[in-house]
Amino acid sequence: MSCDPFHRHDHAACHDRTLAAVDALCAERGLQFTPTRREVLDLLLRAPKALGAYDILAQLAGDGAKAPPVAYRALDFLVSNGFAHRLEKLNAYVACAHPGDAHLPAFLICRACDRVAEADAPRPLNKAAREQGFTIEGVVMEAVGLCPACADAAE
Amino acid sequence: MSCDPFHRHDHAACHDRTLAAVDALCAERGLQFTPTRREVLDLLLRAPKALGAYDILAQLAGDGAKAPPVAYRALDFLVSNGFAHRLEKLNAYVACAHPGDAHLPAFLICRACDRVAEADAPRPLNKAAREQGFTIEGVVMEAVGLCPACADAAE
DNA sequence: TTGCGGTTGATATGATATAACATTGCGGGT
DNA sequence: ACCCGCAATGTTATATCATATCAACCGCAA
Ligand SMILES: [Zn+2]
Ligand SMILES: [Zn+2]
Ligand SMILES: [Zn+2]
Ligand SMILES: [Zn+2]
Repeated sequence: MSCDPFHRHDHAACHDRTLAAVDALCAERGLQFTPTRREVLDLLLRAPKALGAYDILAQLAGDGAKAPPVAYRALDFLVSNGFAHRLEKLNAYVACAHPGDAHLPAFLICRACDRVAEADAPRPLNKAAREQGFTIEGVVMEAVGLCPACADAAE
Repeated sequence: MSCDPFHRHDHAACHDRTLAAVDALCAERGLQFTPTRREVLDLLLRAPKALGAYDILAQLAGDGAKAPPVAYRALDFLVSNGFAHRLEKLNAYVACAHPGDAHLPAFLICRACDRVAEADAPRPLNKAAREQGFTIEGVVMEAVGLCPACADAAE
């Protein structure tokens, strides 16, 4: 069902399904899913790996070169509405695999092929936070390692 | 015992103890704890919050302005030997609270006062990784929120 | 029409990080 | 003493990531 970048699958279906879901969510919520925003999400969905803001900018350049804020603004829209996620470790962005579902995302990042899988994060810091009286508002959880294919290739 | 930045404590003792521990570890392991490296760790230990590379650079400038690689090289030394940690969310660095102990660090970052506490991370993503056949080599785990003092002040 | 809010376009700048190469200082072998 | 190799440092330039600012545009409603 959900997209697993580490294994062969019909990714065109993931692409179409996600874009349709975001279309619907924006309509529901009264958000403007403008052409630029849609194109950026489309690029993220087509890319085999996380894209930096300037990667996106370059690929938008079909329409003539754009300035950095164009990419950052579209990404801000997508991230703040839960349609994409930022990877702090990579300074890069991926499309969300479950837009609309409330979820705390975690990421598995292959250091060899750069593919990224979105996983569901457990709540592991709650205990430490409670002990210190800390109120958690958001969590970054990103694992770096090797995907199955790259681990096989490396052995 | 270990340093808790969210509560008042005799931090000078933390500072001295950590610096001494790192001195000893470097001697044991045949690492060169040079003046620059020591000064950078000292700055990290004294700072109430995580420091960016350029913050450090500026504070080293007592000796005359240095170029960025000076800071980055010292930080690389400290991070790769486990004497400091990099916070991906902040592009900044903190001294390790338990140098020498093997540990998987997690961080609690107060968005109001910018103080950072190091916690012990559980092994969180192992289940998700196993399901996908992913081999984890390193994990970034950083929670953003409010420390007790700032939460009280905000209510 | 006029004003307003949200989006986009464009220029400039700020902040973070690394490449590349020269230089220094120190120990080991000759 | 000399040379060598190696690790650390110094220095310049550049790459990469991100934001401030202001102008222009567009759909909508008072
Ligand atoms: Zn998601
Ligand atoms: Zn891979
Ligand atoms: Zn630590
Ligand atoms: Zn605080």
